[in-house]
Amino acid sequence: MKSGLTVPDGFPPARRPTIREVAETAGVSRSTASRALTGRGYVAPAVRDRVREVARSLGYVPDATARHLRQQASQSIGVLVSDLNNPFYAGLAAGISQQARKRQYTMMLADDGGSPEVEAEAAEAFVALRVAGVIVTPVSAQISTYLARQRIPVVEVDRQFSLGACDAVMVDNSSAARQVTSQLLDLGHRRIAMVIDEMHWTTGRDRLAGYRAAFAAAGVPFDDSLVVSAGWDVDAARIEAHKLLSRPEPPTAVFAANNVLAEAVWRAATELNLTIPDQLSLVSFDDVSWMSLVQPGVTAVAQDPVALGEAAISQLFERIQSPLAPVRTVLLSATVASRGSTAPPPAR
Amino acid sequence: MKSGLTVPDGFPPARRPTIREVAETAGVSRSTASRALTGRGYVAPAVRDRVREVARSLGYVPDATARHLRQQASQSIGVLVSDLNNPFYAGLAAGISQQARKRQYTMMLADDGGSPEVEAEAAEAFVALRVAGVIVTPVSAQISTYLARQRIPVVEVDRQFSLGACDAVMVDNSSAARQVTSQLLDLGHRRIAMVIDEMHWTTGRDRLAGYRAAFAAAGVPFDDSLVVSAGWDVDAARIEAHKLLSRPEPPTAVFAANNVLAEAVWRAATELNLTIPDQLSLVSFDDVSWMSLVQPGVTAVAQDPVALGEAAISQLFERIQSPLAPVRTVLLSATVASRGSTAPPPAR
DNA sequence: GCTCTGTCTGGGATCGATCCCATAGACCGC
DNA sequence: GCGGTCTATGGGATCGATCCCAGACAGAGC
Repeated sequence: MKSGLTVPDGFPPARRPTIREVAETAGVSRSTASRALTGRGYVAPAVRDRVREVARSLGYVPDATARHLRQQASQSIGVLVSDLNNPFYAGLAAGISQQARKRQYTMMLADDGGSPEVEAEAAEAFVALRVAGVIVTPVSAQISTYLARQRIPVVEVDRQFSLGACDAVMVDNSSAARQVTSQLLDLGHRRIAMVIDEMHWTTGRDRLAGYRAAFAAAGVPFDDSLVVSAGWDVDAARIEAHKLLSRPEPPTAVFAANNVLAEAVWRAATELNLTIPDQLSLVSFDDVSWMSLVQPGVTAVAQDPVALGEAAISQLFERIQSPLAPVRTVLLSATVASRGSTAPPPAR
Repeated sequence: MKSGLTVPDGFPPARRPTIREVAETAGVSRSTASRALTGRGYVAPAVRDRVREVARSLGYVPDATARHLRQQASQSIGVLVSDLNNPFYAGLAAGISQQARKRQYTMMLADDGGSPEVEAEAAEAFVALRVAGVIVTPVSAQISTYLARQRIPVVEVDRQFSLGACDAVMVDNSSAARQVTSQLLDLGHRRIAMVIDEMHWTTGRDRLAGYRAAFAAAGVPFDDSLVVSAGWDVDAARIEAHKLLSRPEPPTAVFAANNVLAEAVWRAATELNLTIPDQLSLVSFDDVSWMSLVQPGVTAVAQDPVALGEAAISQLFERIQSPLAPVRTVLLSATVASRGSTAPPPAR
């Protein structure tokens, strides 16, 4: 059980050792000590080893703050997501964290809870900390503009506010949505509702567009009253879904635009004793773990949040390397995980 | 739609403005500019307003790096969890993030994936960044010792490695485990298995102890072969659970020591077509959202990870304020969310 | 008029690490 | 013997913000 932690010999010092103390103890100048520790510039091998040994024995850890101030370049990135309690954002953060670690970067994480004000605060904190770059699931157009003006590289993930102004990484929302909707149409459904949170961001807009495109391609007339805005949290959405499913002429299938909405629809269906898939078919965007736990499993568009996070961070590092390269939007494809939640519509 | 982001007038400057530029533009010295912006020390009101206006118009954001170097105190805390993809840890991070934001602190987040080596790396990064304090779900005893020796306040959450050496915040694992186990015993179960990941950390040890205590209190003999070590990931655990449930004399109830293991048991039961609760009763530690989505819902010990995170951070700030106060272990109580996954054992 | 107090401002040192530059010695070739 | 190259080291400036301290000035009190 070897740990990489260098524990200083003896009792802890009252003050943390600085490079000056390392240098004095080793009998060299600060410059030489710095060269010995960073490995940049000439140092006699014997001196290098002696300095490193002294540093180890003192438990010296260089002050990243001071280093960054001098070098005008930090080794941390800022990450801003909307809700860590949502497995999608948590997975995103997990993927980013993994890759950042591999590149010896640390991650500042903030959760804006969907609020533009909090997002703005976090952005300013990132600027103050002079992070090397920021990855954000934006809730306003301002943030990317602001960070860009501060000359901080930004990558928008999951949704895109600054089209063409900064890099972005997303899944192909439109074609994935079209694909699952087509499956429902092929099964014979005609009254397919879409439960959605918002329609102005790229996520909502494109998923809605894909859904409509499927209707158009199938030559099926489209009923606007079946597109339901259901808000942000599970409870509010559950109530909306409940209303939807209790209509005199209810939908025979529901496409939920994300995992929170899918949960809401699922709960509403349970409340109403609707059996899935016999009385109601359900498909969802976002494949999260409960969808394969329930009976029947929920057919879902599986976008891999970890992969999305990884793609975002590699895009960010490319941007840091070449700030002037043309702006890029990366579209990952999403697969459909087919499970048991769909069936032909009930005969009337 | 007002955003708090101060966007500099005109085109972005080639270099980020410093306090020196703010001072020169406002026609004052750096000292005065600093006083005007921080609000510490004498400044004529007219001057203060002029300086602030100039700072705003230049889009000046003070360099936290430089400030912290000078003040020898940072406004960030380090948070180290085991797996962001696990809703428990994600919730913990969410709670901490919320509270940190309220106190104007930023959060450095790292995910060690359960590895002591990665944990050690992250600890060193936190020291290098001179964070004000660290909250950790530890995977080794070294980390708290190391950070303490570096004079960085630490709070251990969820489990405790450095008993009495540093603050800790946990739920009362033992009595919660005892409580759910007693419920199963009261229903008439005798062959109650416990599926667990490890038994050396406080979490595993105490939950196991609670389980045993319930047997002792009920005067029911205890069968060691029903305590199953099932490893860390869902798949490995599912296989172990499958074996357990396929034994010639299978348990009539299972107590899963955490949400991952509960998921594994649930999946194994599904594979074996065991109906819950008629053929098998299931209870779990950790109440995560899928447990109320499946049919029947899973009875679970509900520890609120967000509350746990909040308690940890307030403990951390108290520690930062009074470094010499006696070490404290905070025990939060956990409630049992009773759902439909338990019933009397099947008649033989 | 002189001191004293309170208001207000600027100069310079400081935090810790890095890095440019000067310098010194060794060694080589001509 | 001398210039040139290479190795190795230390001095001092630097990054950006803060803060101690000295000092200027105004107004009050004697």
